[in-house]
Amino acid sequence: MSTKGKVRGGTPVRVRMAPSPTGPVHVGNLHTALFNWLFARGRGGKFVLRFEDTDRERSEAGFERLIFEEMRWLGLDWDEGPDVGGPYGPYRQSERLPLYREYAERLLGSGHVYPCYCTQEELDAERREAQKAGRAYKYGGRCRRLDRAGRAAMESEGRAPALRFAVPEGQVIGIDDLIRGRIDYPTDSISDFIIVRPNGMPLYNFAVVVDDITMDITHVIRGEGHISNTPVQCLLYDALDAERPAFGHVGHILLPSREKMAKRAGNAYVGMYREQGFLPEAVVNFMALLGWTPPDGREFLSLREIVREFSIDRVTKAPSVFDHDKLTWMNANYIRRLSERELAERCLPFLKDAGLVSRDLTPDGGREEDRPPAPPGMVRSDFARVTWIVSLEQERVQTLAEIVPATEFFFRREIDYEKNAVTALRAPGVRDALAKALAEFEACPEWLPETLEAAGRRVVSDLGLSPKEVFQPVRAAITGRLASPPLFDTMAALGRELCLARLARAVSNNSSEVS
RNA sequence: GGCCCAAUGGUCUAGAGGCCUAGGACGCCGCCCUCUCAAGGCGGUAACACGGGUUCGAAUCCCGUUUGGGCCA
Repeated sequence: MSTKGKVRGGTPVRVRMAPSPTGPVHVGNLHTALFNWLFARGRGGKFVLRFEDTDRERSEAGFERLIFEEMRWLGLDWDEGPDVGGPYGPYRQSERLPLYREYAERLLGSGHVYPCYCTQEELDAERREAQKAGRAYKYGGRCRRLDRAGRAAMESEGRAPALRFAVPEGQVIGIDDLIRGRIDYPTDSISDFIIVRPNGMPLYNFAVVVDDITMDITHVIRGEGHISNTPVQCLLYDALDAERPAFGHVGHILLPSREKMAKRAGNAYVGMYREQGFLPEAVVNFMALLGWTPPDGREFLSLREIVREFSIDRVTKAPSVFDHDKLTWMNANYIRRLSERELAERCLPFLKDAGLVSRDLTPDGGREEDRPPAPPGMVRSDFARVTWIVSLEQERVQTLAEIVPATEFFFRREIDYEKNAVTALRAPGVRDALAKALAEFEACPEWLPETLEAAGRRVVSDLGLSPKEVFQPVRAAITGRLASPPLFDTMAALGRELCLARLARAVSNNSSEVS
């Protein structure tokens, strides 16, 4: 015999994300949050944010704020939640305790639940015995068989009861999973489970069900780890005579080691990606592609497009590994698509944090005299200069954070020389090339990429060297390294004064070391 | 231990019985472009976990095994 329970009909879609604010937000959580959000947005439904904060010791308001922040950063908004309120509040479990009590009493009244007076010790003994006998542990049901008198006796001993659910025997709970299809669970494999502890605290499976019922949640999309909670929850829905929501279980997100991204695992916090200079649109795009593909197989999609294309039946069942390299590649692509201005705006916080530009620098430069002074040791820059510099690195950086080491030499008055750059500057014949280049550049009427290149080419032909033999030492002298954006663009952006000074210094250093 | 879920290259995946000598993407390798580094272009490497069925035909359906994973304790 199979029970289907009541299944939700065509009511408006309501989905939720229900994290515990006990730590930074995890990529796995955000991934399922994203799928819920997409599902809601694609079907004109509501997306609810609610906190499972009954673990008072570990829950912190700071983590709640962090969750808000990360969600907003990714561009995922919510229609109801602890901060914005809504008709189904409160949105924190800690504020919903009376509700759980009310529902527990209802179950007690209907006989679906019975008080269990067994102590921890008694239960442990029972468990050990089952283990010894090689049986699966299931609660023996001693208290289930207790009559009125028996209960009274227990009470008079001063024992506080837990509330235990009387699981029916010989039935099969059938779940039509949105992603996995049919899943059958024999109730005989389910032990009578506790819904409320002796101290009155509701247990997870009970609290979620009460929350989901009272918040009218229609679709529960969550990690596959919850599959085995589902039959237990179905039992509760049925006992409470409530319609079951539709369930959809998404595969877990794994670390490259194939371990589940557990809380506090390295490399798994979303905030980390923001700090490392990943763009939210890249992160969200990448996450959407973990376990889902659009019908046409496109890889670059905006949130808007993903909403349009998303459907739950294209979600894969298997768990997927979070491939940091592919995210990085995708991020680099998104960086390249930015306009120069956008790029500069997004790089600004990183440049400020590194002390390369003034904290007061804003995209609206204003008048010359309004521009903030340079931080100590730096060249004074306005937004236009930042834009110019940063655009030179646009196709060379993979994350925004990389912009700092990549452009440092544009901002610092004094630069460090990389080892291989020093070697290049000391090579034989380099001094002459540099001196000649210095003279040619100095004579340039205009400090533009084209005129500078013409000057550079003149050095090449006059000295009978290859372009590389001239340009690399010049690059080393001016940037302190052997890799940079195209030399003459770099020189133009860096400015006449700094270029000539660095060249002159390279010439004199070289001669003093040679002699 | 019991129950449940999953299984296409190193990774993300396409594939819903013949279109598959298995397609795309990341990574990796090579070539081209080139003042360096990138970007870009071109090419290459590499997979249906295994064993049985079902079928004229199976990556696709069924069963088992194996391997991962989850929940219950």
